Amino acid sequence: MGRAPCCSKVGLHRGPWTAREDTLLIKYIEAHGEGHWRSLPKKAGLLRCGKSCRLRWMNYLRPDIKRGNIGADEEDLIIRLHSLLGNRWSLIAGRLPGRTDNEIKNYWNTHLSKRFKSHGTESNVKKRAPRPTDRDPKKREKKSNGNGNKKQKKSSSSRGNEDTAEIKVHLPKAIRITSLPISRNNSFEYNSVLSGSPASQQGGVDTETEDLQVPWSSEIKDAGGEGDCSGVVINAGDEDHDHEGVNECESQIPKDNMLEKLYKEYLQLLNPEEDQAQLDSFAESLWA
DNA sequence: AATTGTGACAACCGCTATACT
DNA sequence: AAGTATAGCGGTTGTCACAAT
Repeated sequence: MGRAPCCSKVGLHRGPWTAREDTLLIKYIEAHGEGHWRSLPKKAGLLRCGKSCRLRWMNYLRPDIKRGNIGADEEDLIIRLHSLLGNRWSLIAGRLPGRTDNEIKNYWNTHLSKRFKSHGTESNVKKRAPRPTDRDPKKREKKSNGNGNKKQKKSSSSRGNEDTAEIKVHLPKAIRITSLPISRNNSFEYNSVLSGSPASQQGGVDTETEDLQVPWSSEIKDAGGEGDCSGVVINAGDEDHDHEGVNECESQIPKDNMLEKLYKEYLQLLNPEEDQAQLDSFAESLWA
């Protein structure tokens, strides 16, 4: 299937976004809404490719984005979900209100992966098949004249690790999902629910997620059940990370802790007793 | 004070899936 | 049915700030 490049790269601005560009993009989207990324830059007066605009909006400019300060509970959930889902960043992000896949991916790569690497407990990461055409000379060239060999290429966290997870996770074929019944486009007020004010987008994130009136909280309730999570130990042996209770059975979960509940829902599905068909159907529903 | 190394994260890239014509 | 546009994903790279030497 031939596909034209998303933009002709000639004459387009690249690299970090300026405040002015941000403003232009925000104003345009406020006026016209999201979508039509290809034509957006031109209409908005931006010398950027549509893809770049989309990324900027999705990851940094959307009003419901939380920035910085990933809390202990969020970190915990990231670790656990990663152990279940692998590098499905968007899926993980979908379970962390206000967080983006890129942010979680970066957080994992910079903060968490080392931890697990050093303990040899890297979770069950589903890796993409190697790409046939990758990282061509063009790039290398670019790299070598930019900042020079400023630093060694960092080894990317999820690459080249032997999967040593203790649990085998059923990983259905990755398909595009809307991770929650919430469109990212619509304005479900995470920001108002979670953070109360735009100010909280700058750090000072309230990681207390209890009692959130989020659309899916009822789902979690309904999912209910107190799985015994027998035999499921995740990320065991990591002493230096500050959240014990990685073994779910040992942790006292506040009844109203939404994130914990959510995770329990996953855990139940990893119960070895669980019927594979049931697991499959859950997977289907998850991706659907 | 200058240089080098490292961590963090924003941004880019190539790819696939889906929707549309 | 086939081609194209668009959206979205995950891997990778570039750049900056700061620490160490």
